[in-house]
Amino acid sequence: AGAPPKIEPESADSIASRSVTAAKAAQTTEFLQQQQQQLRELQLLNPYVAQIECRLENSNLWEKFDNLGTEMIVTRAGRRIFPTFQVRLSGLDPDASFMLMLDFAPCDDKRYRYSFHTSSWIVAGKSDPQEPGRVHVHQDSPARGAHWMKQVVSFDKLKLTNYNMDRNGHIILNSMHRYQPRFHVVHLPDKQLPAGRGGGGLQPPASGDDLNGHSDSIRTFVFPETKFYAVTAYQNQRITQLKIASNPFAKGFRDCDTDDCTAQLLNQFSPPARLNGRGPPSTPGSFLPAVSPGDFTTAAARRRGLKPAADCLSL
Amino acid sequence: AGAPPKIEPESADSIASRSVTAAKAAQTTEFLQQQQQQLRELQLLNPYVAQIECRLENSNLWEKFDNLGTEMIVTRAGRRIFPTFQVRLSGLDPDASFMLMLDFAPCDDKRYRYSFHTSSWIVAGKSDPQEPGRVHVHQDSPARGAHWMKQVVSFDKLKLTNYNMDRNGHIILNSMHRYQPRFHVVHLPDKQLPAGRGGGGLQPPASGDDLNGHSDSIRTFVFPETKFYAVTAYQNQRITQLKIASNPFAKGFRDCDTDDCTAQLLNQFSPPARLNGRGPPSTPGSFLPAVSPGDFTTAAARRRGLKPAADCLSL
DNA sequence: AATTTCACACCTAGGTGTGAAATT
DNA sequence: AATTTCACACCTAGGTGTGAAATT
Repeated sequence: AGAPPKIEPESADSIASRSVTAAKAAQTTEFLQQQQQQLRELQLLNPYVAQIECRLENSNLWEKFDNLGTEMIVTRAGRRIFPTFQVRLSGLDPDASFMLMLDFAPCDDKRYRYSFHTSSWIVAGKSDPQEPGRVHVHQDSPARGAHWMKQVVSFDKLKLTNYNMDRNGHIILNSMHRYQPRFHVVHLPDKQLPAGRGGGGLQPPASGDDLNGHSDSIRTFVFPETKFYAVTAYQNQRITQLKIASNPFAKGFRDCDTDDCTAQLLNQFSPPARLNGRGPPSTPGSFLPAVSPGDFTTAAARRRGLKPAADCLSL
Repeated sequence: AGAPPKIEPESADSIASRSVTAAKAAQTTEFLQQQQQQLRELQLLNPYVAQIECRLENSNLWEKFDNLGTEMIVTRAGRRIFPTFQVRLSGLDPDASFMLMLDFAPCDDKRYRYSFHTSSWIVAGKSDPQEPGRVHVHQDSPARGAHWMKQVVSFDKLKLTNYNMDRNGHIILNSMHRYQPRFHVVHLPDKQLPAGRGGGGLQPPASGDDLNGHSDSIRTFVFPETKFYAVTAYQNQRITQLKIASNPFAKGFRDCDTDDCTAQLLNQFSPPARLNGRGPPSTPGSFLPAVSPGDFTTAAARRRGLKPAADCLSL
């Protein structure tokens, strides 16, 4: 099993800068085209995975972080990621069985450092040697399509570590390197269906086009807004602020403790108006029914009977 | 699916009284005979379940409670049981797949009340109408034998409720009735192996001899020391004391907070000497694989490096 | 000088029995 | 009079960033 192949080595300029409008739009368009191309290819393949649709939950919050350059803490003991990686699936055969996995591909072969002078990440040389990446198998795997579709699938058990000798099955990453989470849906043929956890939570990486010889039954989803820098301590103070404002477990570090104030804090991290805010959205009812846990700007606002449009008022 | 069949309708006298020596011994013998008979029958059946061995974890603590007449709280929202039902399995085919379940059979068709005058449970009439019992499927099901054997299987997600309309999948019991937990191991044939949670956690009761027509692949284990009275509030004050002394979540109600003191408290609930302490048992290896009640006093004594007779020091 | 480690205060999430009040 | 309900204080278990100290 080799290292996960690199994916879309994106020009480094667009990330750290604050005014990302043009680059972001181009990036988004490019991404959509890639997705459609991928879908066309999939039509020729296993129908069990060709029709799968996958939405990133909480993409609102992910984008707030991505605009600043997301950082994730890695510790020796293992640290969860925030926001949590959560997806909503549809188009699975309810009776077929699937494994769901998450792994982390290096975005490039570079090492980074944070320039406090320019408040941005800059290349600091070649990447450290990369071990083959581990894959995190969702704890419900294997399960039927019906199970995966009935509610949001949350990878909240996943932990990152920088400890190369880790024996807890955590994902091992290099600090000061950049990674792209990848979500894999693997269809299991009925005949040789493994009954579950006999092999433990760890699996060989589903890198490339082979998993027990069933290359046609793997579907991979990549959400560019989930890219992040692995760090042992936060570099960008704005990232720290946004983590504190949005992660319930960091509530103790908030300056204000009311929901009101928290929402205001979060609003400060909304993307520029011209990207997402073109006036207030129609009605509260027009929001997606299932509100993601972490996305509590709108949740908090709704609880207090405010219009969701509050998101757009921010700078 | 009918209600679970009654099991060993035991004479009511032996339970609440403090001096249970004779009755207990008879009960134990009878139980062993039943187990051996059951085992003989199983030799003729599916080899996948015939060789399974199952030990009740924490039987030491279960017996302390059983000696007093175990009570379990039922609430509308659902309450965990304590001690937790945990087993250690061996003899499973590592590569075959199994579902593990727990259900609760009424011990009899009686309603009970607690006589504070005599400090014992007494019959208070016929049982209330019993709905067909629900079955709790362990959250890891289905999984391979290797998974189930690699560590203790704990049913700590299971909750009891007295709310007949419960929609949370909790086990519904009648307060002031007595129940016997039953542990089921179901071998799943490879061919029609379901992939997991598509059907949800709830299943029709595995009562009697049918589960999708595979009556020969179910093995049931019953540990008499896990019988209990369902209650909405504890009746026997000694039960309350033992819960507080042994359940970590009730630590706030302990009079003393040192480990030392807690151990002392627990020792007060050890069974009388004449029941278990007849000198040291021959060898640890001489025990039956499926553990019968009464043999863990020695286990506890062994852990502390004492002779089994040491338990006799308590009142 | 940059990066990593670690004990810590402060949270979330949820499992205890309590004892007064409500219900049967 | 017996049984059930419920808000509550007090725990366990574990997820946060902090900031001083250690390491590279």
